[in-house]
Amino acid sequence: MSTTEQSTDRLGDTGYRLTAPRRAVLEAIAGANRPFTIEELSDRLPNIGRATVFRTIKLLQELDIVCRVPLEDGGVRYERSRSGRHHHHLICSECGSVTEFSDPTLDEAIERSATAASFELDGHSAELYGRCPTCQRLP
Amino acid sequence: MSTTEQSTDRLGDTGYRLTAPRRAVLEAIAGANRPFTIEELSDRLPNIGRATVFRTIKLLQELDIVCRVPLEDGGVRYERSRSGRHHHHLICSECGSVTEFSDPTLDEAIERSATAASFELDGHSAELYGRCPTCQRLP
DNA sequence: ATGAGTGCAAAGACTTTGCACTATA
DNA sequence: TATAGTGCAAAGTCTTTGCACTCAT
Repeated sequence: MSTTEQSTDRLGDTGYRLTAPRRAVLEAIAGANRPFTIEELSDRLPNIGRATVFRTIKLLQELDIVCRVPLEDGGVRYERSRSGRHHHHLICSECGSVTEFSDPTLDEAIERSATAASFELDGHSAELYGRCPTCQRLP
Repeated sequence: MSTTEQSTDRLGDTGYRLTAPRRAVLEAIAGANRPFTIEELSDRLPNIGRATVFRTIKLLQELDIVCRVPLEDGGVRYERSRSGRHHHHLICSECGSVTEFSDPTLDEAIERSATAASFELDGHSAELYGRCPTCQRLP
């Protein structure tokens, strides 16, 4: 089953309607080879109202189909989240590429920090900024 | 030496001018007992133009006198950074309090993750969301 | 058929910019 | 006194909302 099919199923299962605009957004997201901005997504879908793109991305975030990628400069991008699995991001400040990674050790360290502060942890985010392997090879 | 004095020195040392508005912003920041929004800061400084508040906060971020605190919902707050030392945040989703903490173990885990991905690390951010000890005691 | 979802345009929230004026160094 | 910094208002961005219409269920 394709990721788009999984996502349409998820929409249906949760009681949301499977509309043409939502399908189009899901397909565009599945076809994106890197995290995107709302503007980029909207430009790729000229027949769909921008408000609908905003509304759909908001919905997909709630369903964990899409996740926010906060950039170092305060900007935001979005990306399809891999089956809702928790992960972190490696963000290249040179080419803008964003790589997901999971690291149980890191998650454990975060949990230990919370416990040490008597903090009841609900969630967390961790973004690593720097240069990706490809950009390191360039001058 | 007070934190405000340290900051004014830092401004002067880097060639920026010590103006009355900048001093006022620094004092307001030093007096804040929790991370603030631009609006809150601006409201506390009615005689200072909002644009100047924005410009000053931007400058103070560059000088590591102030740092951004990204919220779970995408909002942003700012806080005086403790002598530029690297730290993370515990953000209470109930009362909005933000607590700084440092944890070398967490930093090490982050570095290991970067190394494992052949990523050249420049910086990182980690925010933990949940309930602070005080809010846990409430119903 | 019925109410969730849509598109459009308008409104909102937040941030930056242009420019003449002020005040620091 | 030379020029960084300021205040104001205007202009940008980006995002949400109101409302009548459409279409999935």
